[in-house]
Amino acid sequence: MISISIIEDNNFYRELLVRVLKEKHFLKIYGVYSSAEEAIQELPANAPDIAIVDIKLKLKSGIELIETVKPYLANTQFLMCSGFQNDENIFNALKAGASGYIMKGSTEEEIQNAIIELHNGGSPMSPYIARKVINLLHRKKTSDNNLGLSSRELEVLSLLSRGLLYKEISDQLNISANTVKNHCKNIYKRLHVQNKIEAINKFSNYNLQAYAS
Amino acid sequence: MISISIIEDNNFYRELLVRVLKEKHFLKIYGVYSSAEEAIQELPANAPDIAIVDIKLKLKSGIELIETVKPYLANTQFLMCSGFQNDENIFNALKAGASGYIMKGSTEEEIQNAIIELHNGGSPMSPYIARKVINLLHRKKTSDNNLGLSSRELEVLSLLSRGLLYKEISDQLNISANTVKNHCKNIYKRLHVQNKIEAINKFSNYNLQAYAS
DNA sequence: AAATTAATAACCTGTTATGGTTATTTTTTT
DNA sequence: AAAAAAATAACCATAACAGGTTATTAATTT
Repeated sequence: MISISIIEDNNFYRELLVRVLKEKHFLKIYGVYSSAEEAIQELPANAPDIAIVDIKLKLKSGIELIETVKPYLANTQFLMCSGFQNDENIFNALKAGASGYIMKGSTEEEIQNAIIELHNGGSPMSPYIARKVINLLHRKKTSDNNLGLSSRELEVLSLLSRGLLYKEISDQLNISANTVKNHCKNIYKRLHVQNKIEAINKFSNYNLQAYAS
Repeated sequence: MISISIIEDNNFYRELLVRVLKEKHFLKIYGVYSSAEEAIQELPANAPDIAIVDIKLKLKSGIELIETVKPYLANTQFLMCSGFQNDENIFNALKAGASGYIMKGSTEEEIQNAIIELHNGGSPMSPYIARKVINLLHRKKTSDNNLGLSSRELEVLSLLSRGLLYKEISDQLNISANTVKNHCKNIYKRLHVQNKIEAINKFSNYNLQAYAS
C-alpha cells in the first residue's frame, strides 16, 4: 500500500487526482492540501510515501515547498506535477529534491505508472528534462575546457585537486618539486587566482557550471 | 537528414538496426562497424550526427569507445544500446558522454523515436536509470551530512572551500585567526585529513558520492 | 633557421598552513 | 549543580606555499 498526499491549488485537478488514485486498491490518499503553506504545516507530522506537488502554487511555489519540507520527510518521495513538458522549473524541482514528475495532460494510466515507477525506485521524466540532467554529468570534457592551460598544467592541477603536496605530485610525475611549484605559479597566473583552492574551484566551476541551471 | 553510424558486434542485431533505420527517409546510415577498434579508427574522420553504440563489445566496451573517441566528435551524440533496462553500465555510459539509450528489445518505433528525441535535444532513458542520475543531483542535503562537525566547523569549512585564508575567514566571522586555525585543526582530526583540500574533498565527496556509481 | 612556447629546475624571501600544547568562556547535556 | 562539549584564543616550531627572478632544454611554430 502506497500512501499519497496531494498539494494542488486548482480545485478541479486536485479532485481529479483524488478520484483517479482512489481507483487503485494499492494506493491510499493520505492528505490533500490546497496550498504550500497548509502543506508545510501538516506534512511533517503526516509523512506520505509519495507527495504529488503542483509546481505552480499560489504564494510559495512547489519548489519552495519541497525545499522547506524535505529535511523533515526523509522517506517521502516528491512527484512534481506540471502543465508543460519543457518547464524549466521541473529541472529546478528535480535539483531541489523531487524524484520525478507527471504532466497535467497525462492519462490515468500514465499517472498511476509514474507513481509505481517512483515507488519502485525509478524517476519518471521526459527526455527533454533528462537531457538537462545528463548535461550536468557531461561537464564539457570535449572542447575548450582547458582554460588556456597546457596538458602538463592540467595534469598538475588534477593532482592538486586531490589534495597532494608538491612533493607528492613531483614523485608521481617524476619531476622535481620545484617544477611542480613552477607549474602552479603559471596556473595561478593564467587563472588569475592566488592559491590552490581558488584554482581548483575555477577549474571545476568551468567544467560544471557551463550547463547548470 | 540525420546521419547515423552503428557500432555493434552482433551480426544479426547490427543488420536489423540497419534495416529498421533505412526505412525512414530522414535517416541516413553513415558508417557500420563491428568492433570498437574499427570505430575508433574510422569515426573521427567520418563523424555522424548520432552514433548507436552497443554497450557490450568484444575487446573494448562501448564505454571505452565513447571515452576515447568523444574528444574528436564534438557534434556527435551517442545512443547506447543495451540488453537490459537496469544495466549498471548504462549509467556509466551516460557519465562517459552518452546522451541516451535504447534497449535491444525495443520496437522499431521506439528505436526511431529515441533517435528523434535525441536529435531534438532530449535524452531517452528508463526511469530506473533516470533515478540514478537524479540521485547525483540530490546530494543528500537531508540527514547527517555533517560528518560529526559542529555548525561552526561547517561554517569554517564552507568558507575554506571558497579559497579564503584564515585571516579572511576570521574577519568574516568576527573571530581571531587563531580560532579559525584551531577549528581547522579540529576539522582535520575529525575527518582524518592533513590539509584544506583533503578536508574539502572529504566533505563534498560525502555529499556527492554517496549515491554515485 | 629563427622565434616562440612548454617543460624543466633552482634560488630567495616572505607568508600561510599545520601540528602540538594549553587555557578561558560559553553553551549544552547529564 | 556538575560534567561535557563547543567556541574562543594564544604560544611555539616546522612544513608548505606563493611570488619573484633566472636559466636550460625540448618541442612547436613561423
